[in-house]
Amino acid sequence: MLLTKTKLDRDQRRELILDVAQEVFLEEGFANASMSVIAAKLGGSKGTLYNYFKSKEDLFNAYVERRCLWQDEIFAAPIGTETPEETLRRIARAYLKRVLTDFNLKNFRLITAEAERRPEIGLAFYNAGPRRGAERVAELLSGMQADGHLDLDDPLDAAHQFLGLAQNRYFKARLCNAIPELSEKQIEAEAKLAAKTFLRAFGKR
Amino acid sequence: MLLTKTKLDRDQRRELILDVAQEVFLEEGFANASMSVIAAKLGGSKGTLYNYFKSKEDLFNAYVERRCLWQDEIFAAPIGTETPEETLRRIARAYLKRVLTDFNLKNFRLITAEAERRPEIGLAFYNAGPRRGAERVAELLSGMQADGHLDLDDPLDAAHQFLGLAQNRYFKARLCNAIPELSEKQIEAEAKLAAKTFLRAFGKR
DNA sequence: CTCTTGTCATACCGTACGGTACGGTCATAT
DNA sequence: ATATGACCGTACCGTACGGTATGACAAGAG
Repeated sequence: MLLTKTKLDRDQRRELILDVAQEVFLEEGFANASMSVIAAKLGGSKGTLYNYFKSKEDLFNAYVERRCLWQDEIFAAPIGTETPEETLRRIARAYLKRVLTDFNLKNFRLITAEAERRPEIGLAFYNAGPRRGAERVAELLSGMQADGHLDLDDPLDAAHQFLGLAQNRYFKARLCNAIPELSEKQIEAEAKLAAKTFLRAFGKR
Repeated sequence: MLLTKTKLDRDQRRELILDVAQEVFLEEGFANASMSVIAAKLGGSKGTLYNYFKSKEDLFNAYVERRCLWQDEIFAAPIGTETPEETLRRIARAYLKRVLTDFNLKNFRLITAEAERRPEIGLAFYNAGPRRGAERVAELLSGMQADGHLDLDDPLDAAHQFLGLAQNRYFKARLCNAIPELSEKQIEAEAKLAAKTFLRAFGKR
């Protein structure tokens, strides 16, 4: 059958285009990214590119949409044998490891820069990313509270505060490109510090 | 005298150009800002503009330099009659009020977006801004500890954590343009929450 | 075989930009 | 009065971009 065959190829190629577009957008920013070089990197022609996406904005929207589907489990539930401190450290470590990545920061700069002119893009990203993340952490903290390990007023408030404790020192610095990617040791130290302070405030004594 | 007169005018005009350039850069971003519209907004000509700054990059560098000189006293020292909680709330309130401003966020997006390609810009900004701010807070916390109000391991760690507690929930959201400017009430609530948690962790009992 | 469909390559259009050049104007210093 | 120097307005250059059009080629369908 022709229809199904070409249909399949079309979706595959679309993904491939988005892969290349992502690369270029992250490296150059939206304004500086060029449809011509995207087509060239594809090994294809601009005609084909415009066959799949009707404009540069359209392509960028598709990129953002795909990026916002990202939702995986950095925040795994606590394991039975873990102490509360271990659980918090593990969460903070996984979170920092993800969020301070070069890739993640490039994406973040790209989105925020474009959110200036197009708030709906920033909103979609925020809801799928930071907002969802904080809610997930709140769920975990709720569980820990139910187990009698924590003494929280409001789990969501506490989740935001915990993430703030964990990331504040390095997130801005990394966003400003003022420091290179962190070592495992640095991440571990920061995660430890965040967990310690959080438990000093909210741990059941 | 001709020399001093023209010299004075030159500095004034330079500042005026930078004012206009700032406006355009913040509104359009570096890539989208146009030297022609800057000249037009000046009421002057491109020739004059290029008489003062030899290129768009040069103009942008001058803008960043001027912005990075920013250093004032959001973080005033504690007043004699204040309780520790009041001091912390006042600091957090002043900090949030400044950092969550539309203006500040536009500047932040602009700098970080450009820091991608030119790390020295991001570094200069980070050192003059977030870094310096955290150090200032650390000094204040040190003073409070000397007065017997706090029990800290490391004042700088604590300062980063305190600022993290205060800003994490709203900073990213504002950066993504996902929420509008905060009301006084919201800022007050967040400052209160941060101070409360901080004292739960580090307050002398 | 022919016809269709999607792709490639390339040339092209209009536009906008950064930056330069030039001629005219106006105020001031001598 | 005249010369100097800064400014304005505008036209211009080269370049690069987003986007379109065209023609050729390859592969699968009838």
